[in-house]
Amino acid sequence: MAAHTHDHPTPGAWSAHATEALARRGGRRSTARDAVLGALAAQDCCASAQEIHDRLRGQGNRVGIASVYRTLELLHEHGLVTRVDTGDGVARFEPALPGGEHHHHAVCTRCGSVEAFADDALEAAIHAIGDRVDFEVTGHDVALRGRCRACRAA
Amino acid sequence: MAAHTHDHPTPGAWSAHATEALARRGGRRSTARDAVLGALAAQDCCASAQEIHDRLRGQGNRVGIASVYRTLELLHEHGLVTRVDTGDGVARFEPALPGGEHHHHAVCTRCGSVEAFADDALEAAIHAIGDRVDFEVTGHDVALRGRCRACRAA
DNA sequence: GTCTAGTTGATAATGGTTATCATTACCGGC
DNA sequence: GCCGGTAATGATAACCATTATCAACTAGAC
Repeated sequence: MAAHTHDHPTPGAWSAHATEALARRGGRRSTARDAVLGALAAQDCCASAQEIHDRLRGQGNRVGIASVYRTLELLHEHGLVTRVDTGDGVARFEPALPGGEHHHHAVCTRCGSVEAFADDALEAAIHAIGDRVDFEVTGHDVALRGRCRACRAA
Repeated sequence: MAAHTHDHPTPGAWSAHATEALARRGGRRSTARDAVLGALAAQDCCASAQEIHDRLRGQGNRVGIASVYRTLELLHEHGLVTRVDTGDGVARFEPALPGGEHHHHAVCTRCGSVEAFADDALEAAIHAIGDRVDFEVTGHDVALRGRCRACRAA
């Protein structure tokens, strides 16, 4: 499939996978971490630490911003979350599925909105590069820049 | 060609192109701007504003850091420079050739080093996406993540 | 030479992210 | 069920790249 509306990963599946991975790592369970996990599982696409924090506070959760950052870092270290940099100076994060399925992002240079897309041919091309470069490729990012539908109309 | 050592664009060619583009835009000539242009033309791959500033100061040039940022912004607005975000919170810049030829970057997750690579198949795949998405694509970025040769050996 | 407005550069302000540290609370052992 | 140790928390200070401010400077037109 190419460039369609991206399917959101089943929230429960990722949540369970992430919780299990953290348990395997050792360490304690905490409410702050659970809250961030829940917020991540519930989101459609990438979200910044501040956005996650605001959302949690909005629903009455008194999580500290530091714990949001710490949890995101922890998840990122374990490959449970994908970091997305759109170039505006804020890091965004989204759940990373265990199977490796993922999408990329189209960033509007006018309004800053982010849309997801996936493309098999692109993945194939990137995979082929890995076999030729003198570099051990473990991951990749693709960002398209341009105008979203709304900004083209405006 | 794919994944070879990237050829550095002839420094003089880009420099002339950029100078001419800025002249066409109007405005004054300035020593600070010329200095940043010179530094950009001389660099092999992307460099941060701070790096450019340090290099200029190192060779006795009393350019203010603000002017470096201003010049980079100006060049970026005119498409004369490409902005590269490696995810470490610092923006890097490199000359953008008028023809549109460009390369992408492989970022080492261990030491942070950046290498350039180019791949025609990748470009073709990205171009094909543009025809299918409901998004007016004007540019794109690709970043590979992994281990560079040196860090694999270490 | 003079005038004017684009540029400069030192510095303050901004804002996302990270470090600090006293307090809290999870969890195994008793 | 209670303790003790320690991982984790959260408020806040520190950090640092970037941006805004503004008086001084200067390129270029007349």
